[in-house]
Amino acid sequence: MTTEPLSRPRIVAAAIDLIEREGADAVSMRRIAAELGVGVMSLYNHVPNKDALLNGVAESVLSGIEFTDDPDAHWTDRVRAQARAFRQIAHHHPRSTMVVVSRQLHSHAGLLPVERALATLRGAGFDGPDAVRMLRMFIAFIVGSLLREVGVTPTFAPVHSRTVEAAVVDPALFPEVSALAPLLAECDHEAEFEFGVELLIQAIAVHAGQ
Amino acid sequence: MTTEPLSRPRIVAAAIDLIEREGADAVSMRRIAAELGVGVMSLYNHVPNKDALLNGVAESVLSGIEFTDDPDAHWTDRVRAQARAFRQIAHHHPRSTMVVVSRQLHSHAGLLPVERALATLRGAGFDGPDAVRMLRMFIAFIVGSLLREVGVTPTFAPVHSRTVEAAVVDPALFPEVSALAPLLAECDHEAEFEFGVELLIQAIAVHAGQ
DNA sequence: CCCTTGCACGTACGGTGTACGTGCGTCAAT
DNA sequence: ATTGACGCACGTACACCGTACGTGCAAGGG
Repeated sequence: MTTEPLSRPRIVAAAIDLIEREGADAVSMRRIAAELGVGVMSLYNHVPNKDALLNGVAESVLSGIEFTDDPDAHWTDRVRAQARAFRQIAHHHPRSTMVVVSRQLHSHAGLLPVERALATLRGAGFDGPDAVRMLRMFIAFIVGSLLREVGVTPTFAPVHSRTVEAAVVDPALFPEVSALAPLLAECDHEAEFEFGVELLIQAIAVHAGQ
Repeated sequence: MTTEPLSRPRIVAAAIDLIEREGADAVSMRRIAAELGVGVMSLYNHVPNKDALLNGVAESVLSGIEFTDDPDAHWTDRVRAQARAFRQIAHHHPRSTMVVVSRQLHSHAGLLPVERALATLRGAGFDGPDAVRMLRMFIAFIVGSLLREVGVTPTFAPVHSRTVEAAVVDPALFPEVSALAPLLAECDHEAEFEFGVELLIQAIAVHAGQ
């Protein structure tokens, strides 16, 4: 058993690990302490409280995404790349996603994606107010998409229907839903995301100087 | 003191009231019981557990929104109207919004909006797969927008800056963010929402038969 | 009449975040 | 070398949480 000296990064890492293994509800100071083989109150020597710890989790996850931005590429490609980079969160840290998006970070890790996105949009020819508008539009879409992908928001699949029991929806009351039930039941998150990003890029392109 | 006989609707109503007054974190079975002037365990005669109670909250809020749908109107107007109807949640029950969007309801209240949206999109000429895609796109945007509006997701305002202290962002590290700080600090949620809805409608219109 | 049923209620258990006090190891100043 | 301060791991304690379980009372049907 390595007796490495307990530090904020180690605590945050343990928290992320625990969240990914057992979900955000499993996180408690006692549980994390046990995971680290340490007394509960020892954590408070490195982290002021649980809320700050979760901020650390969000920051750590966010700074772990690969944000390779090529300033010479066409702005549409840069937007695509940045949107996809954000979606990495849902892939690499699915159960932490809600923690990440529900916390406002004023740190380097939190501001960097915003800075890049604004730079890209300004480079595309948008003025300040338009750039902010477009950014907010993208953020709303991305947040909504990620929350669906990681399951905090519904997919409208009729839950996990074993075999072909399908939905129990009344075709008389909900004709469209029951007719489209097979389509609603499955959701290719990557395809949906890509489709949305393309749609948005195409839509805002007409607003720019083209 | 009215000794009205304690029922599931009364409990749900008390929960919603409490959430709106003090936030979702303030909700506990004990607190709700106290609010109703009743013993804690009495609640369990009408509600199986807290989770089911929150489902009741979501359902109640959702069924409270006014879904006036005019089947004769142009589909773009119907989409607009439905999007706005959904946004009523953020207005009428802001603190309950997260509870509503984070729960999948297979009840009448939960399926009705989906049914209407699909009917509208099918009426606009989309085939099944496209209708589902467009619906998911809209839902992602709306969920993201509402969560920003009710404050669970960040606005990127540099928090509540008293007076003119503005942001503490380093202009050298984040030139765009600091230059656009005044724009990022304020967010007209209604305007942003309307802008997004128009953009989406316009974007998907080119996909339909026009 | 009795007896079932419904429901309000109290108690109790295992969990939570964290305030506070205690003791030990290391390092600086005397 | 002695002493003092300080950092940090830890245990105890408190208030609160969800809820399993048992008890008692009032109403209604046989």
